[in-house]
Amino acid sequence: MSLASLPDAYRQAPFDEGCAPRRLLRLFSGKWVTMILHTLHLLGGASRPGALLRSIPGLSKKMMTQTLRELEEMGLVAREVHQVMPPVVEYRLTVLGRKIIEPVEMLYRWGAEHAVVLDRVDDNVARARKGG
Amino acid sequence: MSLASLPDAYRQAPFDEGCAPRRLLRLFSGKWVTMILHTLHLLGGASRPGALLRSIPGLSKKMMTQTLRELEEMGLVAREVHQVMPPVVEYRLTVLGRKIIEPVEMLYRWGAEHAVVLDRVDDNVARARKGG
DNA sequence: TGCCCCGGGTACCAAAAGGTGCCCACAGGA
DNA sequence: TCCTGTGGGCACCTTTTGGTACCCGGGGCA
Repeated sequence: MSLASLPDAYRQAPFDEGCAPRRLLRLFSGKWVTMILHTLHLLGGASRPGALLRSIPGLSKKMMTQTLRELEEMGLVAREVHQVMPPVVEYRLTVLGRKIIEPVEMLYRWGAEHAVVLDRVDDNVARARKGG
Repeated sequence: MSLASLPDAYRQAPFDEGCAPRRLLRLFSGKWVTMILHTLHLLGGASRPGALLRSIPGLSKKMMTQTLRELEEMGLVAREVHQVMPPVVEYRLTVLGRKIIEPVEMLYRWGAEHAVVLDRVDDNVARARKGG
């Protein structure tokens, strides 16, 4: 089968750097990006850094802050500082962030529903490394 | 909102390393993994390395081979060597591979349909870096 | 006064990922 | 004979990524 016989959207779409799907993948490639977006979403769209940190085992303070800064720069997350004493900080998904949540949730849902598939993948790797 | 008020699948699902969604994400985190799976799928489920290489601009021979080896180890792709002269090699998606294609296609489709959203993200980043 | 919480920042380091360049054998065409 | 293309391997280097450890100021608490 050649590329020429495929529908238009397929023929052009994923075949250069800078196309939409590859940009989306790059966005999600950070180790904690989707975790944080997803958790923020689960927690109702907003939450305080402390709560976020405790919700994601393995996430370090540094990586959380760093990832949140990047998400802020992309306009996916907004940082609100409530001027009380002591200062309360809250991160919430922006409108754009709530859009990006869609593919994140798709992925998480698929993953949760097809854990068996992933188990099989891991089994294959384990057997390949042992057996040869 | 607290975690306790959420449905079960959500409360436990993505909150530890090794849960299904995070494993799926790790699988997709390689720069060329989804590109190769997707292209293999578009090309009809199988193709020769040369064709694959030419279909994905920016992909180097080394990275292609390396990624294909990993996919083979995971049992997502099968390598067939036709014993003719010169040897013809073909990679095709396995049954497991055709399962994993599902979330890949979801992502690619969403990306293609929501390019505007990704444009906005890039704009935000550009403006953030300029303005300050 | 010491201690822990909060939210955050920074310096430094280790590991992983990715990319380039060069190598192999074999075959066909000029 | 040289150059092309096929399918692949390996050495090396750079960049990116992620993680640890330590720092700040402020407040509550014993």
